Amino acid sequence: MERPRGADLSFGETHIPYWDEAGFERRTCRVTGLHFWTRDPTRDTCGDSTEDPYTFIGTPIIDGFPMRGKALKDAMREMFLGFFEERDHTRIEPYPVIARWRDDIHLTIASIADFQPHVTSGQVPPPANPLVISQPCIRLTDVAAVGRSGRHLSTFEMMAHHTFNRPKEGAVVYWIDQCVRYCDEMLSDRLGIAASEITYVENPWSGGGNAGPALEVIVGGLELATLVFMSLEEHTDGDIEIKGLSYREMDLQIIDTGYGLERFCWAAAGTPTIYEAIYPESVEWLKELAGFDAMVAGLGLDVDTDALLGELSKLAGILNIDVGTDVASLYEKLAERLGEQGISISVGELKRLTEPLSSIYAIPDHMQAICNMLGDGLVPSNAKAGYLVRMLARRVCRMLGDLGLAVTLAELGAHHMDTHLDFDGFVQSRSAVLQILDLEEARYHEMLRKGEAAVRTALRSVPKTAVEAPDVTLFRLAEERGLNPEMVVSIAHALGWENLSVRVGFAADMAARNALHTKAAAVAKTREALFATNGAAATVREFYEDTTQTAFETTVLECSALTEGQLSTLNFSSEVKGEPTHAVILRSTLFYPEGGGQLGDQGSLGDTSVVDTRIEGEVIIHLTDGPVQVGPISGQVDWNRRRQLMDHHTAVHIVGGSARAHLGPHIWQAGSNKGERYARLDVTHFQRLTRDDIDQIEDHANEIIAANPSIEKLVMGRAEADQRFGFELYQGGPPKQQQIRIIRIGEHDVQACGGTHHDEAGQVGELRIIRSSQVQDGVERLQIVAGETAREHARAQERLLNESSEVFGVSPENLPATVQRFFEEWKSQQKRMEILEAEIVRLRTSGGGGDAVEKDGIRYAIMEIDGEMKQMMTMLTQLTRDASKPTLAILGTRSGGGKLIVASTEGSLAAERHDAVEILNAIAGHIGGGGGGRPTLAQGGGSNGDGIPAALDAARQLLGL
RNA sequence: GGGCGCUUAGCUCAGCUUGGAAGAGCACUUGGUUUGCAACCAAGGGGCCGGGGGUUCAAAUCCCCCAGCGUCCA
Repeated sequence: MERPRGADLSFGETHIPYWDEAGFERRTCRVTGLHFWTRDPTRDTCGDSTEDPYTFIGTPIIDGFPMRGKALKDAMREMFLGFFEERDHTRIEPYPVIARWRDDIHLTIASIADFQPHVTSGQVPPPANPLVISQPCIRLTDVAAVGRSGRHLSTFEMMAHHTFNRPKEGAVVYWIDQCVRYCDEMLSDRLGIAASEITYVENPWSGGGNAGPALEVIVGGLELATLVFMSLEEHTDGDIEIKGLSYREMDLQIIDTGYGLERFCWAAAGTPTIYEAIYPESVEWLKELAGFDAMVAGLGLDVDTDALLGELSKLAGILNIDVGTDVASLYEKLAERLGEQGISISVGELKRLTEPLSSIYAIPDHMQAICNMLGDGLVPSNAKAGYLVRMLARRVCRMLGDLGLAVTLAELGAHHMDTHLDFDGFVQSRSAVLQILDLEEARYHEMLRKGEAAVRTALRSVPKTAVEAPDVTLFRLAEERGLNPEMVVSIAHALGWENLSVRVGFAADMAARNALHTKAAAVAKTREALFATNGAAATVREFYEDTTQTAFETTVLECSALTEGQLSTLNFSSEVKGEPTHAVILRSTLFYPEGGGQLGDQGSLGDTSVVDTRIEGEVIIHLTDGPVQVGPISGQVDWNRRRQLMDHHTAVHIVGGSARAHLGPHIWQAGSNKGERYARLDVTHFQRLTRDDIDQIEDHANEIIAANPSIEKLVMGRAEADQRFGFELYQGGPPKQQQIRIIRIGEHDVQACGGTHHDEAGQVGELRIIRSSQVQDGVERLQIVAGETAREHARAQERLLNESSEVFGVSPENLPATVQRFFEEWKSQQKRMEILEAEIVRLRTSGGGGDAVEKDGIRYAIMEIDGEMKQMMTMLTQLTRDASKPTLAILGTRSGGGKLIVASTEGSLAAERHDAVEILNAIAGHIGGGGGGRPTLAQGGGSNGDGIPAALDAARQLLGL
C-alpha cells in the first residue's frame, strides 16, 4: 500500500463540524507539506516529521498504566474494547494470524483483512456493525528494521473500530465526523492526553483497488493510529483521478481504523524503546544471558548508557530506518547526531553497543510472531506461508549465535509462551510448538554445516590473503545457501581466509539487487477461459439432490466441436478413455464436473459417450466422443465410476479428520485428488509419517466407517458458516461463493466441499492408506483406496506376491529372504565375470601374441575383441602403458553398434609417428560413424558393428602392415 | 506466487566451465604395526552420477521436461 505523500488531493480533504466545535485549526507542515489539524496555536510541524522527536520517552504521555509487558497490553486492549463497547460497538473475537480465508495473502496484516474480500465487496454482511476488535497482525516487510529502530515490530495488535455504511440505501452507522469524535474523546478524556499534543494529519490513502480520505493520529511524535475512510473503488468509468487511476464512489463505504496497541503501551510506559514496554521480562533475561551489562562496562564509555539508549531511540525514530539502509552510513549519522547532543562516542563503540542490543530487542518480537504462527497450526516449510515462520526462526537462531547464547530455540519459545501469551486461544499444543522449534533449530544448524563446504568451494579460487570476496560469490551464497555476507566472512575466517571482510555498501547493493529481481518478476498471469460460455445459462445441477440417481432427461442447448487448442490445453487425466470431440451444454445435468479434486463423471448422452465433464463459470461442459442434436436427450451417468468417486471423496474427508485427530490441529489439506482407481490427500505435517502413524490413521478412519455416522450436507451463508464451524471449513482453499456447501461427517470432519458424497459413512465399506510420500517439505501425501478399489487393491497385491513367489518356487513368506539371496548372488557373479574378463585381457595382451606385429621399432596391436568399452580401455592401458615398448593399438568391438579405439604410448616413437585422431577418422567410415579425441587417444563408434573387421583391415593397409 | 542452486559410494562432498576409463575424505572389510586408549601403514569391497526425453560416434558433463531437496524474494 502506498500513500501519496505531500499530494494535495481534493478527495482527501476532511473538513468536518468537529474541528470547529473543538477548536482545531488546519495548518500546513513546514517539513512535510502535509495539511494537519491541531489545537496548539504554536505548532508548525505535523508531529510526524524529522523535526518532531519523541516527547514521551522518560515522561509517559498516557497516564494510569503503571504495568509493563503482557499486563500492560491486556489492560490497554481492554480499555479500547470497553470504550467502544460502551458506545454500542459489538466486540468481535480476533481472527487467526494465518489468513486461511484468503488466497492473496498468507498472513493477517490488518484488522480489515478479516473482512476482505467477501465483506468489503458487499457480498457478505459483516458479523456486526459497528464492531470493535483487537486483531493480532504479522507484517514481515520491515523485519530487518525490528530491534534497530526502537519502534518496528513484525507482530503487533491492531485495535480497530469498523463501520460498513450503505449511504445510497440510507444505512449509515457513522462516518468521518463521528469517527474522529470517538477517537479524540478516547485520547483526551479517557487517556488524559493533553489536547495540544494531538495532531490529525491529512494523508489520503489509496491501494489495492480502493481509496479514500485518511487521517494519521500523531501524539508525542509517534503515529498512534490511522483513520481511513474507504469510499472509492477503482473503475474505468470513474470521474475521480488519483495517481493516474480512475476511481468512483463505492456503494459500501467503510471506516477502517487501526490503533497500534503496542504503541499505546509504549506511550504509556515511556521506555527507551517499544520492546522494553511490551517484552520487559524477555529483554532483561536475554541481557543477563548475554552478559550485556558487563560488556557495556567493559567498553569503558564515559557516558550514562541509559541516557544514551534513550537518545538513540529518539534519533532512530526520526532517522527513518528502512530495509536496505546501509548500516555503516547509518552508524556514522547516529554518532554525529549523538555528538550534537553532547554524547561523545565513536562509531566502533556505538556498533559494539547497539548490535547485540538490536538482537536482544528483536528476539522477543520474532518469538511472538513464531509462537502465534505455530499456535495457529502453521507447519514450517521451504515454500509459501510455511517459509515465513522458518525465516523468522532462522533469524532468531542467527541472533542467538551472534550473541553467543547457550539457550535453545525451544527454551526461548517456552519462556515466551509462559511470559507473554495466553495459550488457550491457540489451536496447536504447547508441546507440538516446542517440538517444531527443536526441529527448526536442527535444520538451521544443518544449513550452517553444509554452508561450510559451500564457502570452501566458492572461495577455492580466491587467494587466502584476499581482503574481499567477489560480489557475485557473496550474492550466490546468500541466495542459494542462505548464508548472509557476515556469516560467509566468519566461516571463511575459520577456514583460513583471515583477512576477508564485507566491503562497504554491499548490503545496500544486495537490497537493490533484490528489489530489481522482485520488480522483474511482477508480471501477472491470467487464465483464459477454455470454453466460450458467453450467454449460456447456468446449468441446473441435479446431482446434489440424490447422489444415487443416474438416468435423466434434459435438453441439449449447444454442441460444438472441440478445437485443436482446447484439446491440447484440457489436460485429460489418465482415467479418460476415448477421444473427446465435442463440448455439449445441457439445460440441466446429473454429470458432476471435475472440481475440488474430484474427477469429472463419465457416462452417455443419447448415443454418444461422455468421456469427461468440466465446468466453466456456472456452465457445465460435457465432453463427448461425437456430436448430439440440439433438443431433448436422455443422459446416463456411469454408476460404477460415480460410486467409486464418492467412496474415494468421502474416504478422503474421513482420513483427513482421522489424521487431524491423530497428529494434531496443524493438519490441513494441502491438496487432494479423487479418481476412480485411487485418491490422494496431501496434508501439512512437520515430520515424515511412519508406517505406525499411517496404521493408526487408517485404523481410526475404519472405526469411523464402522460407526456409520450420517453425512450431513448443509448449504448456508458464509458469515453463518464461519461463525458455526470456523476456518477449518476451508481445507480446500478460500471459498469463492457467498453460499457454501458443507459436508459434515458426524463429529469427525466438517468442511466446505462441492463434491458428491454418500449419505452415510458406512457406505464407503473399507479404506486403506496404501502409501505415503513427501510432496514437499512440510507436506505428506497419503494415497488412499476405498470401497471396491480397496478390495481390488488387496487382490492385486496378493496376485503380485503369488506370481513372484512362483518364479522362485517358494512360498510368499519366504519371498523376501529368497529375493535377497538371489540379488546378492547376482551381484557377486557380475563381479566374477568382470574379473574373468580382465583375465582374458591380460592373457591376450601379455605375450604380444599373434595379434601384434613389430615394424620399425613400433609394436602394432590391431585386434577385434569381445566386450564393452570398459574392457577395451583396460586392454588399451595394458598395451600402451609401458614406455619402453612403443605401441600403437587399434581395438574394435562389435557391441553397441561398433566401437573403435586408437591409442599410442605417450611420449614414445609411436606417438611421434602417428596421430590417433587421423587414423580413427580414416577408418571410422566402415562402421558408419565418427569420433575424436587426443593425438594419443581417440575413440569413436558407429551404427554398423559388422564393419569392424573391414575397419581394422583398412587400418593395416593405412599403416602398410 | 516468482527467482536461483543442488541431487555422484553407507556419510560429507569434488569432478560439469572446455563431452572421451567415475574420484577424494570419513566409515566398512582384511592384513601389518603398535597397544592403556587412540593412532599409523598396506590392500580391498562398495556407484542405473535423482527420473524421463533430446543432441552426439560418445553424456555425470550440453539442451528440454518432471520430481525431490535447499535457499532467497514477495
